[in-house]
Amino acid sequence: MRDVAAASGVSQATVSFVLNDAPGQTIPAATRERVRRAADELGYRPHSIARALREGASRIVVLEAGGLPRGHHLSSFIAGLDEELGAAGFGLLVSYGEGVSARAAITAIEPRAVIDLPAVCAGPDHDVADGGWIDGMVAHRLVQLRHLVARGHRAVAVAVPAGDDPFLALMAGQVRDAAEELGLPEPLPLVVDGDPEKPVGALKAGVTAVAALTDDLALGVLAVLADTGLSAPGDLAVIGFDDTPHGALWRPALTTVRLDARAYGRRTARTLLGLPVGDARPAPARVIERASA
Amino acid sequence: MRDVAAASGVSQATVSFVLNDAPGQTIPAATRERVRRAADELGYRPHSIARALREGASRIVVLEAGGLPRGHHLSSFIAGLDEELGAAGFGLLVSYGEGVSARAAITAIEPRAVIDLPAVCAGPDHDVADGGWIDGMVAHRLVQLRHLVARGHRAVAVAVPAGDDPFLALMAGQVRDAAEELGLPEPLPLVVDGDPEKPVGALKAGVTAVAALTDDLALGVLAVLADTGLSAPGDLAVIGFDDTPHGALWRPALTTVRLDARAYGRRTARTLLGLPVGDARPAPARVIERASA
DNA sequence: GAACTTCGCTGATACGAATAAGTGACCGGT
DNA sequence: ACCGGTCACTTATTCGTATCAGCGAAGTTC
Repeated sequence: MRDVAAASGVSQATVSFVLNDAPGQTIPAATRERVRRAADELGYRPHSIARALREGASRIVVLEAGGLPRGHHLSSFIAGLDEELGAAGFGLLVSYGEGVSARAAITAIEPRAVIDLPAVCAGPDHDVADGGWIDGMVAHRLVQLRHLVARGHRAVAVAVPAGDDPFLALMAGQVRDAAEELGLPEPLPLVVDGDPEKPVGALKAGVTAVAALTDDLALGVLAVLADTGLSAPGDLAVIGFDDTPHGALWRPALTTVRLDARAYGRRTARTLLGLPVGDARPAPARVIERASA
Repeated sequence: MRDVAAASGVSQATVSFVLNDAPGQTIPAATRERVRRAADELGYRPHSIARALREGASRIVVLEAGGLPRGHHLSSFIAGLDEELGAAGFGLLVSYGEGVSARAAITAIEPRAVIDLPAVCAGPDHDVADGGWIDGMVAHRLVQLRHLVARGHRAVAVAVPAGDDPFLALMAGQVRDAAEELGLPEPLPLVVDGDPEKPVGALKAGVTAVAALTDDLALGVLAVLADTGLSAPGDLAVIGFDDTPHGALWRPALTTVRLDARAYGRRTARTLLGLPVGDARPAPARVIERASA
């Protein structure tokens, strides 16, 4: 920056004013031009560490995606964040909770903001904070269940994991809400833990279809079905949620729901940056129809 | 740091000397103790941005894992890096090439070092640089092929992807080397692109088993086999490589090879830090025997 | 024409740490 | 008694940027 100042015949302060479009500064177009050109020719890049020291935080936003299911949903949310943050000159770092040193790195970065996605989703204020996430999620679950209803199913189970993850518990609630809205009987939980008796029991209880909280759980159901000589969709229809790449590799290939979380990502980014939310309208979820339901 | 200095009655410089164990400084134990205690009581944490500005680079190492197959291999390599870097006070950031803003973030960090893993693996000097990676990889492929040989197979194909990724090409070469070492005929490539004719053709050519470059490719082979009414291991034995979680969910469950890349990760970290390599001995690869081979 | 404002800048300072250079007190040797 | 050296520190500077306070000249107002 000092070099740029020398090259354009002004002081370092002026260079800073010009390059940052500092408000409250009156600098004639001619000078601006000179400074910009000099910066360009010298290949000046702001030193982000120095800037972070001065500003008290780096221009980096961290997304904590800890134990979240990875699928199209998360990827497109990230893509949306990426888009808006990138445009605003911010960097995005995604942390999958990979160990001590990752944690050390994040504190070392002094990020401008940390988005704790599991907490946002599980917390009480998420729909306020990001403008309708919850309603969106229930709407997505409606798409999932409607596909089963359209095939004539009414006795539906929800595939849930063995543990009690708060995020997945929230998802289960959304499925229940969606079922109620469709006038279906309350869906039974089907715990996916490798035990082949579980789906057999569900069948005996009259269940004809399973909506899984995530694709991986759906694959777990398909696996235990195969272990008992049963198959989807003949014996039990199975629909996943969130289109992970592996769903397409299974046989029968997994029917699933694909979300467009990009708009939510953009919205989150814009709120974070203090910008008006603008036109970020999420595309509706749609069923990726393959073989399993 | 200024507060710590005031609290312990010394100058800021002395505090820095004590807390960093500066060489060439003679500071009596009593003073050191006072300073340490004051730092502790005040909850002093070094400001990593300021430190990075002073030192010219942050204490963060970035691992670029771009298009690498994700599996146990990559995870344990990361775990190894994590262990050593964390112990040395460094942070580790893993980049999966997620977009523009991720790239922006990485340059904004001014990392101490960037490990470009695909380049390291595909480059000519990788075995020198990390102490035997290549030999290790061929040894791992031997484990994979030996499992097939022990089941009576000799006509083996390699499942390869449709594109031409340099990293996967390298892997294919390692399989060939391993086959040669076992005295097997040169393995035919079996391109995995969803076309069911490919495995049928291989069968006609007398192939009885497939060693896949990665688990995902193995799953692709299982999928097209199922599409033609064939199955593993009866019609064609299939073994994967690198134990991705989804392999266990398939039916027949995927037999695969599990690598311990942790030692390589530790080794890489220590070399990077300029430390002696030490005792990082990689555990041998082992076959995770499930149903498909 | 004196006072005041606006324009177009510059100089200095701060952010928090690391470190080179210096400084007074004390000790040992001659 | 004087010199040199070590000990135990302190002072001052540096990293690159943002921003506050100020300053001379020109223009405006009364």
